[in-house]
Amino acid sequence: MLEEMKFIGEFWLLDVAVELEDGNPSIWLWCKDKDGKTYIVKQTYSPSFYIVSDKIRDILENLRSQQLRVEEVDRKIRGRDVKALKVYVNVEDVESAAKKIMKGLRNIEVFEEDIRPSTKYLIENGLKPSGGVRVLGELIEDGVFKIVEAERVEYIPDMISPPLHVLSFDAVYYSKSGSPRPERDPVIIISITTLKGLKIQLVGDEKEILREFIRIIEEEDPDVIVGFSSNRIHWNYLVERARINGLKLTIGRLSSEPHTSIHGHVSIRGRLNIDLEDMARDIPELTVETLEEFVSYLGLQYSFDTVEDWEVAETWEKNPEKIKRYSIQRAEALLKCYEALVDYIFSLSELTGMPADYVLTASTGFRVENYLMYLAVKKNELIPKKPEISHVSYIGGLVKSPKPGLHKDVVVVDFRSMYPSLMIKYNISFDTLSEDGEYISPNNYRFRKEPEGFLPHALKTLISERRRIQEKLKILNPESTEARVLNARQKAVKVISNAVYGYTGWVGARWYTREVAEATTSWGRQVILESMRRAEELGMKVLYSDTDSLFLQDYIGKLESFLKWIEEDLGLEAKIDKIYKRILFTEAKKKYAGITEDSKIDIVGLEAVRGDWSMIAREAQRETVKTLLEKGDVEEALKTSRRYVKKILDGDIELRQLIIWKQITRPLDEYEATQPHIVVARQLIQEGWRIQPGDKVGYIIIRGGGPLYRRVKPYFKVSRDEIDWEYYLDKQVMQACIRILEPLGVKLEELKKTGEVSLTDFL
DNA sequence: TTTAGGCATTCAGAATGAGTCTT
DNA sequence: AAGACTCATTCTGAATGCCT
Repeated sequence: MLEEMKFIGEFWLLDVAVELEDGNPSIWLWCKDKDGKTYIVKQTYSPSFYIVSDKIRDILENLRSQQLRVEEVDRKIRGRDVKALKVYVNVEDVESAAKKIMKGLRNIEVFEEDIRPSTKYLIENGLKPSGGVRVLGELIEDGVFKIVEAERVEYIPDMISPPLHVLSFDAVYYSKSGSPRPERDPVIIISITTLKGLKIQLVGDEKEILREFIRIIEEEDPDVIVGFSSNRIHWNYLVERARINGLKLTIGRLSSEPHTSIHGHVSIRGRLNIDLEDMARDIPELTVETLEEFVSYLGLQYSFDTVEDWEVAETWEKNPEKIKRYSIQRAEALLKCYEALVDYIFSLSELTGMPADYVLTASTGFRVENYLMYLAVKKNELIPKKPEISHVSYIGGLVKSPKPGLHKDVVVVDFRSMYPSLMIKYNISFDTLSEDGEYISPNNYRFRKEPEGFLPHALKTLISERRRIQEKLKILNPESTEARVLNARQKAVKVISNAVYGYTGWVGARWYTREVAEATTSWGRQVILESMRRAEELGMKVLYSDTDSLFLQDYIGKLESFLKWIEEDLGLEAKIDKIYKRILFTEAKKKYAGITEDSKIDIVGLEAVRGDWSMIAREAQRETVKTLLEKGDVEEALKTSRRYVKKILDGDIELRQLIIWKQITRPLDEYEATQPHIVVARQLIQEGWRIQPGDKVGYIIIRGGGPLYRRVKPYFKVSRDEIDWEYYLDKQVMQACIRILEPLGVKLEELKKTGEVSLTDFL
């Protein structure tokens, strides 16, 4: 049998889809060979689900009598052995098929009918998207695409992606006022660039633009299409405009149109549809999540002639060249971002087993879950459904109040991945949780020592994978492609392993187990408390501590034995994270600023790093902190603050510096309290702008009476003479500055003495 | 389609209370 | 003298975005 199978080749798996062929679901694997040739590997596949019951024999007979294909198999539920029936159904919609079959059966539990067939196919066969596959079967067509009827497909680890053809695009729509609406407003520009160097801008007649766009994509036949907001806006928009113009947006392979798959992700057959906005959204450093911000976050050198949404119509009429330039710049920048990120995206995709475009739209919880599902199948664990319970929150990490003031020579000691380590150390897992467990958490949950739990196993696998990568990295030239790829891979591994603890405490998780999360944090609190005690015993001062970090003073000569104690007595790892020459604490937890030995300034938690404060307040605070930490002199810092106070009094500040950005977090009618940014959002919607949860609204406070929300305007509608300078003085700049100076004994009134300062300077 | 809890902060709006005016 | 009203202050909860 084996000998009869023909070896077709080793490929890189781009995407997977279920397609109906003669009414039967069939798996299509879109693959690339090392030269970039595209293969469609087809394999017949019967989706299945499981039934668990006491009366398994009866059910087996019952189902067989209905001509169903059923197997009796050994599986596990939370570590416990069970007999299960695996029922095959030759349809795409397993859930309704299962429901139909289950009708009339009692006392049964059903598993895995809610998992999409394409996902299940990958998991059961251990195949990873963005990973390698070895294909055995028969080549049945050798045209534009090579089509293979596969008999067997196996995973090959560590395959680096072949050269892919990448195309990026940006589209601009014209709307006289408000956000463009597809039923009304036309496409005016589409800019296209490719990694191969193509650079085209389509302008003029809309129908021609769209026709050309479709033609170019068909002709270029890219493997990857990169866009920004393409899932949320562009694809639907372009499909609709094409329809209105009597066209079909056949930009998918084999002339298919894009279609919305689950939850905001748009699928394009045979290609990866990568929307970098999805990625930007889960980078916490980004506040406004624009392409511009993303580019600069990535450290890329690229400048834009930015045209903001609200000024598109006006600019198009007065200076169309500017918009054209901006659009092509965006398309080019997208390619650069893609190049900077592609290794990470593919690593995350391969690790979690989600296709590269899909993994970006998935939240952390689902990424972890997908990873765990692979392990579950390997360990014969049945994959449970989401629990239908409401969440009860539990106690988390311990935070010790800081000692306020300016301190010298402070070392920060961090536990290395504390929660994962504890989960491994105490075998904390949903399948080891047991009344008679040997490991008893400080809050009295018990976990068995043997056998190794599912989650500890997952974590160990991740950690050893990371070690393996890091070992390999050591012998590589850091500039090499392979090193870059491996580095991205180890980052992805770390992200997933750090999220496992949080996953167990998430109600949306299939393996939600509050006890696991709760026990983990309780052991964490015990560890940090013991460490504080130990540090003090050794003669160090604990200035502050948050969850798994300790800020220690008088550490010279004592740190070594402390770290040794952590390793030997606690069985955990800790490392020196930072050494601060000077560090400032306020009364508040989670806020501080320090200067390291190499004179780098860290600002943590303070207004200067918060996106919901005006730039001017943030800058004033940052500069005050900088002066304070660099010079160690309160008077000097005070002077810096006063400079900013004076700037406000003089009105010597750009309007742009006064914008306050706040996120819309839910549909507007769900808000209970009236707030400035909500008022502005409502106003903008009234004027035809599209504002959805996740969007950020920028406003400026203007003069007038009443509550703040009556004194706000969208930032782009404000003129200088209506600004409420007093607000920016009292509530922004002075608040931000006094936060720093107050712990050092400076009073609020002293900030305002800008006039006298120059006088006393003379004396 | 929300990994977790802990925390500071601002603002709106209700509650409170003192003081003053009206009946 | 009791109640109505005003105004300032205090308290509470909603909302956001940070930290580990």
